[in-house]
Amino acid sequence: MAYYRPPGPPPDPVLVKSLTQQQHDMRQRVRHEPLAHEPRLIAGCDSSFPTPDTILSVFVVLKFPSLELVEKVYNYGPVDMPYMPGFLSFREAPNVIHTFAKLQNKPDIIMVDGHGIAHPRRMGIAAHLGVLLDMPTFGVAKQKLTGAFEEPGITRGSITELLDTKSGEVIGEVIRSKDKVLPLFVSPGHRCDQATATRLTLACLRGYKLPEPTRLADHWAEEFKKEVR
DNA sequence: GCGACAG
DNA sequence: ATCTTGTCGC
Repeated sequence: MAYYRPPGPPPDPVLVKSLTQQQHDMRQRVRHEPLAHEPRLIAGCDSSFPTPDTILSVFVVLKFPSLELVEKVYNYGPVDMPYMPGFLSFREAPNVIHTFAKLQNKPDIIMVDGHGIAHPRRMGIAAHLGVLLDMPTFGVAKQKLTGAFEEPGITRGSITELLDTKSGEVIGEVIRSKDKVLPLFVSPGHRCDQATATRLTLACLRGYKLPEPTRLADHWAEEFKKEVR
């Protein structure tokens, strides 16, 4: 009997070591603090893949707290880096940065589809982008990457903490954004704290599992994808 | 050695 | 992420 083996070529240990070092370095630049002022504009960021080697990223900007859509932009290009758990940002961040540059309306904070510091080295894509853009960011993920948590109540608004299994430190919060649907994993990225990330996530809920910034970015990523291929 | 593993 | 049909529950 053959044992189970994950698909795809094995990761290059030399590359993994380099990327890991880069994350440790970037981690030193991450800051957690409350926002200087209440946001007027909040952005949503997400990426999709029209083809296996093409990435298309989207940024939507909404007024806050009305959540009225004021702008949406996208950019796409080739992707070289393969997907590796824990190193997602090296695959997606380059194109996301180019997309951000196209925005006419710069947001006060960015909600990213993915994790903030709820990452093995506290450098999820939200934190990674925050450092590169020097912008307040936080992550809203649909699946856990690392950590342990207690299942939050089944009603909308229930929250529990996501803890690092090793140190016990709080690395995020698990939020039930809608009655009886799988919870979201919210964590601060850069220039943002947990309280702010959680508060804004809840303030952006409109009856769907995903908060508006991320939900709309996801929606437009699908629409733009049709135009491109 | 055995699981877990964002998008 | 992406490929995909029908199906269960509110």
